[in-house]
Amino acid sequence: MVSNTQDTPNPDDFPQEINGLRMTRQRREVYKSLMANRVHPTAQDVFLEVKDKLPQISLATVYNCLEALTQHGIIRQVHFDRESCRYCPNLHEHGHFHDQSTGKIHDVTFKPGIRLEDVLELPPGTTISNIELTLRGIIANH
Amino acid sequence: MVSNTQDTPNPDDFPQEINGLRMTRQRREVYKSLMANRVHPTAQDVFLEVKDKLPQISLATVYNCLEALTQHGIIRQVHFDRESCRYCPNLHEHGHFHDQSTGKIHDVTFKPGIRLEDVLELPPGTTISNIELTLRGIIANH
DNA sequence: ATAAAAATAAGAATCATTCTTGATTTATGC
DNA sequence: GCATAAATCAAGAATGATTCTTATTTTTAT
Repeated sequence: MVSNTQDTPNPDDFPQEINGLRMTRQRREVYKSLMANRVHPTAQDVFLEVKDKLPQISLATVYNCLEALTQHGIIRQVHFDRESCRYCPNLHEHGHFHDQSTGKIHDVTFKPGIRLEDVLELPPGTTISNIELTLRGIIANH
Repeated sequence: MVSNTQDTPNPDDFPQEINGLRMTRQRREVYKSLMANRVHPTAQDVFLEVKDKLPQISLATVYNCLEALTQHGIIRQVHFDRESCRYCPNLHEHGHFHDQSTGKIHDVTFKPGIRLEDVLELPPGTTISNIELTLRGIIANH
């Protein structure tokens, strides 16, 4: 019998497993929080969000979940200077624009047909496994 | 009389001031260290280097110097995940490739005529003040 | 030369993250 | 279905880069 053996229901029919990673209650809530509010939260932000659903969860567990999700290619880490890591469930190739006047972070995509590898002078034999593009600045009159 | 009022000589006729920032002994040695070995060092690395010249310098002072140099646009900070900040005296628009097999960091330039702003979909009214582009991967047979 | 401002040294404090340990939960072999 | 092994989790301690604080020294301006 294939059933949800965990002691909280799974009303959304969330997958039991993604990319080979078992979706425990904690991982599921962490991932759902990221998917629901796409605000590039920190681990601390996620912790506070998820506590509503799982009041006993610990910050270390949130870190573990985020690490597991990242390792399995389900989410990505984003870094802004030396601030806390932020997390992003958008797996398309994109960069992040940090609006310094609002503090908000916006996904930035490439123009159609552009791949970052095509516009860079890379040494021969280079294999890129990860790209991180971070912009900082302001957006006038919004 | 315009003289070097500091108590160590300045054999290289290093400027007394760059971009409005007074070049004290400490700042001068920190900057010279960055210029001499372009290895994108951490503050700790710089500290160890500069100690040969100024044995009494403190790590906090190295941080202060790096911060002052960065604020005055003389060097740039580079971030790799959540590792220690690294520092780069190359002010041209470029990215950084982190070779995961050697640990080395290489500057990566854009192909001629390419400006990053031109290949991105940016919201109207955007003013970019800072760009950080980090690649990770490996370089075959070197 | 003197007073005010800037920079420095030393070490304490901070804060995000990781690690450790023991307890729970889940999966697997019988 | 039950026992055991494996995986996951909670809690808090430990780590490590960076920042802050304070007193001292150096530099600049008067």
